[in-house]
Amino acid sequence: MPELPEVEYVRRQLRRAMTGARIDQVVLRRANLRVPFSTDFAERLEGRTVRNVRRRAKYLLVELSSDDVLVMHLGMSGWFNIQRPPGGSPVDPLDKHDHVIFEMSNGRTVVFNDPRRFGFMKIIDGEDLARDPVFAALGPEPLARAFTAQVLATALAGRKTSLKVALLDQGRVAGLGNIYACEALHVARLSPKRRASTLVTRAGEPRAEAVALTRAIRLVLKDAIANRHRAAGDDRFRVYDHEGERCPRRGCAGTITRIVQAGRSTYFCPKCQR
DNA sequence: CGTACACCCTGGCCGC
DNA sequence: TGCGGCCAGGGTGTAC
Repeated sequence: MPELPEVEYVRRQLRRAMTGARIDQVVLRRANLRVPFSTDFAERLEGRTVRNVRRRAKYLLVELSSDDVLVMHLGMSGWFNIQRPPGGSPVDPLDKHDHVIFEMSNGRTVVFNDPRRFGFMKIIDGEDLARDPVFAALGPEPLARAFTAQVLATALAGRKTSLKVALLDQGRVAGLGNIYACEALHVARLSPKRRASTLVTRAGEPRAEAVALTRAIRLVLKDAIANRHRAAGDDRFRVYDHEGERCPRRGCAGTITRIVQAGRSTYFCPKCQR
């Protein structure tokens, strides 16, 4: 279920488990995820020390002492299970979707599990990261200070597509997915069906609505990161997956509606989101 | 160029 | 209880 907040949560876990430690062994339990592992995958990792674990959009970047970077994406169903066997509880038995295992020199075992296998891992030279077409095409990080209403306005200017679809475009804003795009639009009281360019003046300035949306995006993402510890099954969403329920906004008697945009479900309140 | 759509893969849920 | 159909939070490649 990974969008930016979940990937950020995973990043923090990996940073704690891996930073400063050496990768002693890499076990690949199958030849591919969404794409095949390179033939030198394990070899390029084993013996290297992890300097840091960073995130760009929904990508995890493990920086290695060799100046290589292990780039990982969780896809739709990827997750990491971190264990520390020495002296503690025994290692959990492997699941059939445990595809990659990293044995760390600090005793941690980092296991990548991904039932749908839409995730991927690849290693690239750190020097090439910025030039990589995937990373070069990414839009601004919504949690960075540099993400202002003006930046959002520039991203939306001239776009005839709907606001919701524009927000899902990683080249416009990096890291928003289907859930948090819906959530942010509800907080900002904006209809997902609005033409994206209507949040921008002719001169390319952000309208008040773009300011509200900028704040809303930041709010829902930060809130999701802060509340990631809440038990699974807890309902953390205002509108996502709430079709037919009453709008949670105080004083709004609207009903959450589901529509399909660009092949994906959008949930919103037609009454208060304009 | 922008957009629309199929596709990659497995599992969970719903209705019959 | 079994089974088919549908749905799922991501990204890419192709066709128009």
